[in-house]
Amino acid sequence: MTKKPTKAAMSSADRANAKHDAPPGNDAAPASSRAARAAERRAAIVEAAMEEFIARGFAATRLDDIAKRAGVAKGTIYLHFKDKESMFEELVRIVIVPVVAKLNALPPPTGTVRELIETFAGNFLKEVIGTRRGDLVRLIVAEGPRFPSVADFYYREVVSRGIAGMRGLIELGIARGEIREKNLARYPQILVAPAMIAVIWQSLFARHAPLDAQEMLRVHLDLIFGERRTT
Amino acid sequence: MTKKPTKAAMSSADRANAKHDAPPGNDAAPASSRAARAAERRAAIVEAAMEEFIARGFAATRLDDIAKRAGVAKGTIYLHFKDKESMFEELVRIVIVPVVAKLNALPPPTGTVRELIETFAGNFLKEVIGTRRGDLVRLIVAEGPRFPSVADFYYREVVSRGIAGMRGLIELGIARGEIREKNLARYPQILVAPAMIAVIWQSLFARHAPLDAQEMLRVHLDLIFGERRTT
Amino acid sequence: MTKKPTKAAMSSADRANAKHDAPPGNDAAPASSRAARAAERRAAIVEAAMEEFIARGFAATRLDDIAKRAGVAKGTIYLHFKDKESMFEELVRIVIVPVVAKLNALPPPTGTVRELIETFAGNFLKEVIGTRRGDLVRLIVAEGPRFPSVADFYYREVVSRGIAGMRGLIELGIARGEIREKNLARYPQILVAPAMIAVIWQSLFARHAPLDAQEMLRVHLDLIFGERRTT
Amino acid sequence: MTKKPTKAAMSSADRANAKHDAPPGNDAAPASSRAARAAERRAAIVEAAMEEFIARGFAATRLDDIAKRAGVAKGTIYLHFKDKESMFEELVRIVIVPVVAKLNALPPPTGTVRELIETFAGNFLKEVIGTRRGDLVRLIVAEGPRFPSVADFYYREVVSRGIAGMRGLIELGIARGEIREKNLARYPQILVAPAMIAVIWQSLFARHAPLDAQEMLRVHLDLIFGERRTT
DNA sequence: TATGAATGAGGTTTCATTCAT
DNA sequence: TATGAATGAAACCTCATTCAT
Repeated sequence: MTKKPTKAAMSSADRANAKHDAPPGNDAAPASSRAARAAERRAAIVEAAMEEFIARGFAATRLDDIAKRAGVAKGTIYLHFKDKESMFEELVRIVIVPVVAKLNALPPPTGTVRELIETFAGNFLKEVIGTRRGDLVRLIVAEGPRFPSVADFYYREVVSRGIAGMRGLIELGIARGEIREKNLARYPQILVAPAMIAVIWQSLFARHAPLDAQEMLRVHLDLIFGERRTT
Repeated sequence: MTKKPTKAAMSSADRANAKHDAPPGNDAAPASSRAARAAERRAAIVEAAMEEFIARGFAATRLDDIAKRAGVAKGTIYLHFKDKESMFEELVRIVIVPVVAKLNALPPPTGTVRELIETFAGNFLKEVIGTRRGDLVRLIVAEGPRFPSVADFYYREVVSRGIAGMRGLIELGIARGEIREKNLARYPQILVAPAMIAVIWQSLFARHAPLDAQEMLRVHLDLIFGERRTT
Repeated sequence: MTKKPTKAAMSSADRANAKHDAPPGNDAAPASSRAARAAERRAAIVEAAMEEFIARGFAATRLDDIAKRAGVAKGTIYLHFKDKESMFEELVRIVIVPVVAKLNALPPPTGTVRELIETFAGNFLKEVIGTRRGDLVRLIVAEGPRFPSVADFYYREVVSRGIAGMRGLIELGIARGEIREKNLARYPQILVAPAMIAVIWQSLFARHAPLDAQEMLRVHLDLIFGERRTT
Repeated sequence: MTKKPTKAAMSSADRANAKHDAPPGNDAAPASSRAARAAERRAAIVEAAMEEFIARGFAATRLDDIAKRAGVAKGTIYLHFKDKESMFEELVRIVIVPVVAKLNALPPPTGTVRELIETFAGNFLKEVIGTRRGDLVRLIVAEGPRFPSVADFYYREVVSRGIAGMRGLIELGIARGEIREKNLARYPQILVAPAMIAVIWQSLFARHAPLDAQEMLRVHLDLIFGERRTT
């Protein structure tokens, strides 16, 4: 009803240099300690919010629960985020950015394309499928239509890069003769599809029928590269 | 604001017995009109609820909006459904059951396995990808974890049958020499994965990068069956 | 799910003479049958409403439940009563009037005053305490403040008459030397108080500590008339 | 319309620690004012709820009205009580506990039994009959059957103790020769009955026929103890 | 900066009453 | 006359957001 701008929303970056210098007298290192504590709190909120949003979805998540889980008061959340909606949006960014960063820090592309992709799949298996990170993917699928900015961000930062990267690998594989199906480069989604399905399957159907994602991905690669010799 | 019948929503089954007594000439009394109107209303509610749940997800959907869209009063919804939650659960059943029924009315399996699967993919393309039915799939992915009964139902009625059916086709393809990769029968998910990805892609990223699902599926089948001759 | 009329609720008695008479022409006694049916229905509604109002109080009673219990449709209630409120008010009248009528049909006042009062107490014990009629008293105590017309009616028809009657008996007792405490005639409530308490006790505390109302009333009369010889 | 603090409702116990820190001199910060305000609010809610429940009964009372009367927002009620039902149950406890406490702080039993009982009756007259406390008794009679926990509590804390206390006094009276009717000790309800009737009479029939409760109780005691000399 | 009590709009659900059949 | 589907006002309760401390 009353609309008051609430400058509390500043990102931690903003926040960092927003420190006001201490009361006269004794203030040895508390400045950094202050900032550190704030960053910790923010991290706790982000972590807690992730858990809750994943468990319940955006609309059904209560800030009260996030606060409780993060060990802060409800009001504190508003010192870090403008409101629930932008918290969700920032959240996705905050969690995804380091993933993208890691992807960009490519390992030097040595070995065969199959080996490269197998390595990649291995990481994906370990760090995404069946983990909270995987659930985040499902969360984005779930909330994307209501949060275009989230879908935009996710497409721009993750999907389009992932597709481009895969396309590059596929073209390399084709050039080297490892991959026969030339049209695959036009639809790198095909390469990724089983991995995505595995992510979703773990969230929804794991208890009905557990899925050996690793083995499935291997079969999929055999399909693309032809039968392999060893593992 | 009030009254906006929207009888468009009725499933064809509902529709069948919702008709007055068809025989032309005799139309003295609107005999079954009471029951018919009730069925129409119920169908309108189902249709409206589908739209709203798909557009906003379970928690963010307001019964008020469903009622408005269905052209009924809020209270009317409660004549048909116990509460919001069971409305959602029944909804999924109501919409999915006829789909399953249609799948069970198999077309006589003639021709090559590839042809069979292409036909199937064609239907899927036309009737699921990019349609409200596709959005329902996304909705189930989104809400499944919070509605185990929905996930259970969907697994039992759709997923497990779909997987089984695909496995059968794959085995046939292997037996006939159409499919070389024998392990594929262990993971029919691989066969379906690109189709599922297409469904999700249309919901989330169509406006960022339109996807020619038909062509993608064709490439995927080439990968599995080897290069095709004709279309 | 779909609402199945359930007119099954009618008692078999109702049902028996529920026969509708034949096609036009023959209309022997249907007028009376009509009226009879209506009266029966009304009686069923009154009975059902009593039960429900006693069990739940005015506000918490649902017309739906009354209708169900009476074996009529909800709308039918409105053919007999203007609305819930006046139904309640009329109800009290309907149930109480015959009681008053019976009281007015006094048994010829023979014997000692104590015998008269003992007879009266005996009837009260049998017909009020621990019965639905007793619950009605509690209901009036409960709802009286919100239904002045009910309280008025009850005071006028029952309380004031009862008090007057008791006062007459007390004065007779005093005149005959059966009762020593002359001031008792000024407060006949004292004579009735334990009986009323018994009514309330049965409703509220019977399961905590059963009360032998008969014996209590006897002790009370001993107090007023002096020790008795026999029962 | 908004804001009508009504702090009058606090029980004396609440009030005690609702005060700021009394020790004069040190009053720099309104230290406990947070807690104090909370206690005040709670007391206001309790008071308002009492009024409304008494005026309308449980089912017909609107939380909105309680909030308005207490001068708080609707949501505030839920900071103090789980829901309407448990609010009602707690309410009875909150109001009755101090009464019981006061009863337990017995005045030294000096004088004759009749004097003792007259004193007690006098207090009852002043503090219960015709007061809101009396209305509470009627409310319990009204709602008891639907709130077994309330009836239980009331029986345990008030009725059973009251009965036991009265029985003790009666036995004392019999032992001292003040009371002749020995069976009275078996039904102390008889001793209390006119007082209870007075309570109910005031709620329901005061405007039809005012009742001089004091005089009635005196007559009742005369009946039990024999004619008195003085007042 | 951090808190959490307080707010009140808004959501779900109930139910007295109406009215077309 | 009787029905019961439909209505929609109104009740309870939740929870994002604010703000005094």
